[in-house]
Amino acid sequence: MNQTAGTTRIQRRNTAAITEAALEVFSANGFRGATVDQIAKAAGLSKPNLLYYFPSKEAIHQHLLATLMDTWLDPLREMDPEGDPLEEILAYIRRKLEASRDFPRESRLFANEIVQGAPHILPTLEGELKDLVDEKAKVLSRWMEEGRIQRVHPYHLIFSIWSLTQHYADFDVQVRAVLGSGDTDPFPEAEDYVITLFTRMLALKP
Amino acid sequence: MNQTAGTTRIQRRNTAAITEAALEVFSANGFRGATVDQIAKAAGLSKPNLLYYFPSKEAIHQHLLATLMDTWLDPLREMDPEGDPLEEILAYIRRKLEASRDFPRESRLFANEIVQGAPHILPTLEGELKDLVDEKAKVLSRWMEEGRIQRVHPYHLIFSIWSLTQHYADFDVQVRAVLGSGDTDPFPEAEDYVITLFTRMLALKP
DNA sequence: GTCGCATTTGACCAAACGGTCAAAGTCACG
DNA sequence: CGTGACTTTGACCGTTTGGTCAAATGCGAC
Repeated sequence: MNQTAGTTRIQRRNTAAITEAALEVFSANGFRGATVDQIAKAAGLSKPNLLYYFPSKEAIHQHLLATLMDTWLDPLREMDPEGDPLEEILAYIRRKLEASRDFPRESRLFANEIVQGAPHILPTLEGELKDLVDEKAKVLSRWMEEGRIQRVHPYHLIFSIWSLTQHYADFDVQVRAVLGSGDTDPFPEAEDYVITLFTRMLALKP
Repeated sequence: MNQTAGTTRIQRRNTAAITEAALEVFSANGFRGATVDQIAKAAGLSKPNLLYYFPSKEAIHQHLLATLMDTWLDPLREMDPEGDPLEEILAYIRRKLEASRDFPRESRLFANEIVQGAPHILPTLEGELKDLVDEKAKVLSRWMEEGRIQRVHPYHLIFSIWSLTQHYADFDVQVRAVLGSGDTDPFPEAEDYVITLFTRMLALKP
């Protein structure tokens, strides 16, 4: 019934269970691949009961994407224009890598959405996301002009951070298949590697 | 009826039309999101006629993945153990970037498959793909031991090449949304950036 | 031209799907 | 403990989907 966080105890519990279950199912199967029954079962509810809290499958998906967008952008928002350039960039990378490790389902949900042409969130990409990136790209450009990091294309710098960090969440299966040994955690190695990569690219060599 | 390339003229024409149409539809909508009717229509056939050539939707998908896997691995196969290390690696990166530009649908098809846990091609990843990467990682390691490029984790080096190059195919919508101006081709800039990135990481600084 | 085989099609089916609805059950609160 | 609002459910509906089938059509070799 109520799209936002419920006001009663039961509403809160059930909307939470639904969003959790929907995240699980959508991220593993994509929007079309997920069924309302599947989500309802995972949430411990009957299908009509689930549809009592959200008007449609589409609405659950939209709600998830909208909620997650902030989680997704926050690490970049935290990059401080007044901090030390290289430190700020490396800290941003570490935050993104943490996000990939701790919220892989969220990452895969976005990946699914974008790979298929972002049918549900294109406006957000062209609005909120673009605005934030424009702002931070200016900061990066300034740091480069001030000679505090090496000069590279600021937008592609951000793209490369996204692609490298999210790869370990989105393509997790492939990474583990290639590394063998499904038990070993690839993230510590990944962090070393990625930090080295960006340090060598951006640090000044006098 | 016949999964492999048909033997008659009509068989060849129709199987080709089906695989082309299926690539288009599967890459844009994912496996579950694609419908047989959609593929049939895109191929200019009726649904029963399409199912005369392939026994099921699943079979078309499998056939596509199997065919594309080679296209996907060839750029890495071409990396020559006897060539100049940095040149070979940069040439590999250029080939992968070309592949992302020229075959974005193939890239998205794989991305869809892997993000959702690689349900259809996990064995191939653990077999053929892992074997090839193991072999090439040894070459990279040798180059590093010989002091001809800088020392980094060879597997993550390969992962980073994959993630950076495929990002421009798989997340094309996002890249264009952030850059604005849907008309400009981001690939020339991307190539400059990525080549710079890996050169600075790998080249020796005496 | 005609015969055998390949190809194509309209009609059809069962299952799965997203969603509705009226009725039943449950909770909070005076 | 009763009442009104909130919650839950089984039965149901129309549509979409993957796939089947028998019949019709087209094609090429003789």
